[in-house]
Amino acid sequence: MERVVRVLPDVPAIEKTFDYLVPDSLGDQLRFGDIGVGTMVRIVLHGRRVGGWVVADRVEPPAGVTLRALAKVTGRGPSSELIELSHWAAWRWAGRPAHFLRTASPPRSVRGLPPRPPSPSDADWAATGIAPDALALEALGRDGRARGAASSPAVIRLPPSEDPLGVVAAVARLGTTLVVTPSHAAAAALGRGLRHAGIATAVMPADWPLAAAGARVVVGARASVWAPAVGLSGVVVLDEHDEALQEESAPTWHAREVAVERARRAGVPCLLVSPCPSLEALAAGPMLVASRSRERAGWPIVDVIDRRREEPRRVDLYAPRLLDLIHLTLDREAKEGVGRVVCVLNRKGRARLLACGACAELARCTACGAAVGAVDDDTLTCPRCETSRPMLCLACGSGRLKVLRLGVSRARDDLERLLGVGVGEVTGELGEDEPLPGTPVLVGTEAVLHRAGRADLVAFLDLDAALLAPRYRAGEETMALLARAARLVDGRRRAGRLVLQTRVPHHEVVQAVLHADPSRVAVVEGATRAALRLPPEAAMAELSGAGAEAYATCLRATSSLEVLGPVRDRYLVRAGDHQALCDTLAATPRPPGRLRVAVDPARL
DNA sequence: CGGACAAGCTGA
DNA sequence: CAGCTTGTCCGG
Repeated sequence: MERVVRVLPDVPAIEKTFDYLVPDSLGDQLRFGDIGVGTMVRIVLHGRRVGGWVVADRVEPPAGVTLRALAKVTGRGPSSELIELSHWAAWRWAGRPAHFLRTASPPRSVRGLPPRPPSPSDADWAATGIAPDALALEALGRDGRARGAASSPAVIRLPPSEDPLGVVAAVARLGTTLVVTPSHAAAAALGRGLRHAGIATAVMPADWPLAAAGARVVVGARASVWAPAVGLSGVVVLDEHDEALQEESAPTWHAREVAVERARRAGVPCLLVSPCPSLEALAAGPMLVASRSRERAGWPIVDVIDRRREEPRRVDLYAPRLLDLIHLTLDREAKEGVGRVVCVLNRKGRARLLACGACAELARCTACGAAVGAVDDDTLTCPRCETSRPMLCLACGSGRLKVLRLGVSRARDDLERLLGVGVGEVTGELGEDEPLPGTPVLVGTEAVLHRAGRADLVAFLDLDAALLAPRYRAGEETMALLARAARLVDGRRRAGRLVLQTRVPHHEVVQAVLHADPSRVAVVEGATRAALRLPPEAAMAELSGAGAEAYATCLRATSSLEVLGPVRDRYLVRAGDHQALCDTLAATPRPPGRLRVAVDPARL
């Protein structure tokens, strides 16, 4: 009886599996004993050589088909648990299993594994000097199970300036731990810390073989939630609120949700850690919070500059009190030798909104009608369609345009003039490997919060642009931004400051940061979402692309789901929960033509 | 996905 | 009716 394996091709559009013979000889490639569920192979399908994953071993092929032999055995791939998880994720985000299996596969073919590293003993843990975090220990309970319902995650609200190493250590003492962070940089930093302490740590994706061999901790960015883990005994998601944990292109999967499901299937605890837990996390499991004093210590001193009294039409971005605070900080820096001031303004270019000085007409794009901005002193460019034109008023021809809302470049020029010290500009256009300006003061878009390692003062010049952005998650997104800034200034101990210039000083996000109490955002946001039936109160999907109309029509005709739209050629599908939403999406055949289905769209 | 093949359209 | 386009099906 010849051995037959079932293979899922690595072709996004094919969900079907095909059976292949394991040939008598594959040269000096993997031994036959190494072939099994998860092995990556190459197959000839319809005359084409494509990759694939063995999804079942020693199968009975259907009668009446002539089998071909495997063309090649490539190496190790995702385990059977991850193959099953990929099917769940395909259902959950209306995608294909092959998409997730690619993410779960090693970046290069893996023929052999390094030796399994030894497990750390109690003495080894003592020698690391890492104190396991008390909140995490409480969440894990005495038996190492997450608190609350056996299969639900625990949420840990960890103040922004605190190192998550203690939380990771608390879980990793119990066994193999998978840690997911929003960025590679955060994962690399954590990996360094653990390795320095002598804990065998695989930093993904490069250390895929080490993770497969049995590293004690496997850490990486979002994709590492699909990493191999031998004898998994706990999963930790750090900064679970961070939107970088969600894939932007369809399928729009979220590492937090995959982590929760992976832990549930494995029957192991899952900790969702964040200074400002998302409503999704709060809905998923019980939350543990630090003492009031510990949480207050972890957030910086906050100065709220109420700009309501000032002339609303003033273009001036810098309140006198902000300039005073910057001067104070720079003076202290001069004494202590180190330090930095960071100003955040989420508008690129010189000016993002201009009006004619003669007739007051707003400067808009000739092609799409959007408000156009100034990149330099004589060109207007549309941020939506990138059409450019000279800086002239379309209504009266005047060349005298005045700035209603200025951007980072002008903000930098102005601040340098006002302070009389060097001010550098940092936007997303500054390359990853380009150095930061060496000036004591930086002005930048949100990118400056990612790039500046630390600061003594972070000022949000126009917090209202973020707070009042027309997006349903604007409040949570702004809270996340402030938590990031809080990390830069490193809590109350170093007397770091956060300065918020706003015309809505009583906004729950401002109050939450001011009082180091993120619950204030969750309470208000939760009520709003419930009232408007927005996630996590409901499960939603966004349909776009040429096939969206046909698909929406079909959903309206054949399902009981609520289908809203179209608004700008996009439809929204809403259901009471993901079970109903995803079951219906899976059961509804897709029309021909391009169709993007974004389950849990990040922005509405 | 991409090749195979069938059904439909056009021009002589 | 050849020659081409467009659409649907299927792969082991």
